[in-house]
Amino acid sequence: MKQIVTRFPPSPTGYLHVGGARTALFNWLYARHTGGKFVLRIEDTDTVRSTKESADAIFEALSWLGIDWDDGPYFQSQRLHIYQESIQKLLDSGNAYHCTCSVEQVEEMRRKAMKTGGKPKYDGTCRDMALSKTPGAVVRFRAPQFGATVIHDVVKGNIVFQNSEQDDFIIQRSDGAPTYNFVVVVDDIAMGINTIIRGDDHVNNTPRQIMLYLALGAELPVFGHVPMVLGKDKTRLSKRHGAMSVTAYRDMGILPEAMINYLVRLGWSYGDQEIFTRSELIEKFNLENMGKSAGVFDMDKLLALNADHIKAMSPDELSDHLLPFLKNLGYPAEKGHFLNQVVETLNARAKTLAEMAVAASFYYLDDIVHEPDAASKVLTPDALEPLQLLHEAIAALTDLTKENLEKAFLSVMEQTGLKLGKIAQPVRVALTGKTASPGIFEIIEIIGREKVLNRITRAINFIQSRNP
RNA sequence: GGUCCUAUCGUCUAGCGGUCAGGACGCUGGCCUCUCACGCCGGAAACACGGGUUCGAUCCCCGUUGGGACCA
Repeated sequence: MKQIVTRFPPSPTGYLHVGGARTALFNWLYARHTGGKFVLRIEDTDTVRSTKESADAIFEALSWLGIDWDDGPYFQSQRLHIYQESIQKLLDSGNAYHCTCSVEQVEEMRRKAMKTGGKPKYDGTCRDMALSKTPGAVVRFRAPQFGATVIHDVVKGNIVFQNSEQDDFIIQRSDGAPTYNFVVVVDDIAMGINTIIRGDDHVNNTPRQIMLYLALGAELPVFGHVPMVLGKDKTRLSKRHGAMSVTAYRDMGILPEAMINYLVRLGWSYGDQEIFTRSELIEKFNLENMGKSAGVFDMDKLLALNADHIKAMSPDELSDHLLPFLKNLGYPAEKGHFLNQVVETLNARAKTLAEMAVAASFYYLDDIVHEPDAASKVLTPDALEPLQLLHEAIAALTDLTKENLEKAFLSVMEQTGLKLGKIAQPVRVALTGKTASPGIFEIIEIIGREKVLNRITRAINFIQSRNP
């Protein structure tokens, strides 16, 4: 069996959106799964809309997702001569011809055809006139008029198109620019692409492309049209559906592992399995388990999956991902034992890295702020005695181990007759400023005696100043 | 308008003629508990409709309806 060669051909006219990322992912995974090759091609022939910034943004997004390529990136704008050759080849073989009909004339044909209930298409006026090249002439493909063209689609099955529906489409415009369907085919042939996985919005283009492969004497690739990703309102994903750029998800603290896991599972399944690591995806991905109908992008599920990946990731690796978010908040965080401990107390409590960084505030801020609600509810005169006793107890401990701390709390409970909850909450607010936090013993151990005592003192002073 | 694709809980999906129609997210009841989470146990929630084929259809075929896409 020959090597699988797939490709991803984005247009650099904006950022990489989730739909495109998913397509890239499928092609990449299939290539990796089969030990094949993955080619990146930038379709920048639309010079007015294409920008280098967009191309760079796409590279950036792909690399964040961990999608690498074996060949390319190729830029179509640098390959114009190749398309020229192929057009000449089709002209020479009689598969294409020059056409001098004006846009108005063609419009008129369409109108007429519509009126009589026919299909709006080019009527073939110049088809057999053997016109030579003249300024303003376009080149049309001589499409077969009878029979049918069928796509043997690996995800959708056979799709049949009657050739009578097709007209002699343009392959080169009057300004000399080759058209989309043509360029794609020429490039895919030239690059040896034998497996094309793309969105099913391309299904209707495919019969034309198949005709071109045939006319060019090339072997047909395997086609697989995957269903689209829709927004919550079940329409094609667009700006009004909120964050579409892949990097926007990175910036809100989604792990790349979670992103690819989510994107792949949206339209593909492997029994009941929901969570996949990158290597599991490579190992298990195939075209057989691809769904056939469009799927709705669900942020909640992405978030849940992200939480799962956060929990599953080693503290050390997770801290690499968290660090930029901590820095972004201005905290003096750095890799190491401390950060690993921080991460371990927070990884079961965060859906995103951004959320996690915010939750980590009290580890890095010296002057923690008591949230107003928390303070008025918990930092009351009742809390004075336990806080004072605890301050003494902790100061007296030789080591701040969990066991010692438990004993210290226990003795305060005995002295005051209060339950643990009544004591832990004031301490929690004293140490973190909030009523919700990781376990109190873990926090104390990580923050360290000096800071713990300072914060308890501050809380005591706070209560006293408020209740003179 | 034409062509093409598609249809299982609200959402992502498993199912590949006989299942109490399974899982996940979300929702929800409870347990655990120093708070919040996590975790664990339980619940509500789906085969779009109508015809066939068959002893038997969620599953195969044909329509209808709904959704999506492409072309203008």
